[in-house]
Amino acid sequence: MAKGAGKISKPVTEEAGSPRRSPCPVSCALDLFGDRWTLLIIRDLFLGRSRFKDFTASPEGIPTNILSDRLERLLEAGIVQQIPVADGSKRMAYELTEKGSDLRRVLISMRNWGLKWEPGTRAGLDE
Amino acid sequence: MAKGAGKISKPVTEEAGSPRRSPCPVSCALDLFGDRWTLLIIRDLFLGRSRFKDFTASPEGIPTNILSDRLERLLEAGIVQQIPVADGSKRMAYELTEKGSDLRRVLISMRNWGLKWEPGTRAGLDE
DNA sequence: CATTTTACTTGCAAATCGCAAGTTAAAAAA
DNA sequence: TTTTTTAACTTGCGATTTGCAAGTAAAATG
Repeated sequence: MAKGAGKISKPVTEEAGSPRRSPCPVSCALDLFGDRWTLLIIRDLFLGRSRFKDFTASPEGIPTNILSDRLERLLEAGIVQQIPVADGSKRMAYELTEKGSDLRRVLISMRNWGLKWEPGTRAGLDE
Repeated sequence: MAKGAGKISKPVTEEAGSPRRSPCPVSCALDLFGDRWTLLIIRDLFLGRSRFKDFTASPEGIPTNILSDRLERLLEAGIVQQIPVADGSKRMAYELTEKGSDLRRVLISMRNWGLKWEPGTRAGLDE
């Protein structure tokens, strides 16, 4: 794992099965993507970006160690998966799993809220 | 401001008007509540909790210094406001503004996602 | 007035962040 | 095939943030 990148935070228990703060689906979701960067990676995936470099090119400028850590975490959570960029290539592209694609509603509601309440914001993601 | 609690993170510029990483409504929203605790406070507000002590009583166990910091930040963002708990009382209750109430869709989509994909989670928030 | 409750603040060690630089393997070019 | 470039990370490290525990002061209660 990427050193110096760190987890989002430490859940209460570390044993397999329940590293959760509570059984609340919201807190559980936040344990997975409750930080400033993870949903931006997922946004980028919805926008068609798929390579490590694509994510670093986004305007928010995610540091590469954070990106490494978050991608690893998303893979572990089954929200993204990897496939070869071309047939037989060793280079991998990231893409959303069904679990990840199901975050569309979350992204869209956040986008809509931001567009309504934060002046000067502009959308990139379509319905 | 609560010392030792800290901001969620430092945006690029600190001058009034644009402490944003990008004009993306999602990244802008994450600048306001992209952390592990803020949306849990908002969830609690939707659930009818309104006092400092109520928030600390939630099962996730938010530390009081973090709670202070997040409430201050939410007030500053116009997502929550304060009113006296009783007429003439000095004690204040927190409640969602219209801007805050508009986060209902975000909370609900996160809840639905969690319920669908994270086994063992249970809902508390109604539609 | 004494006690309890509420709403915080403070201190501090540990964890995380984010910048900059370094590394390595794969791909492309020559 | 050798060289060059690009992609995808990793590492180091200072600064910031987190979270636990303890302390405090004002308000409410008895």
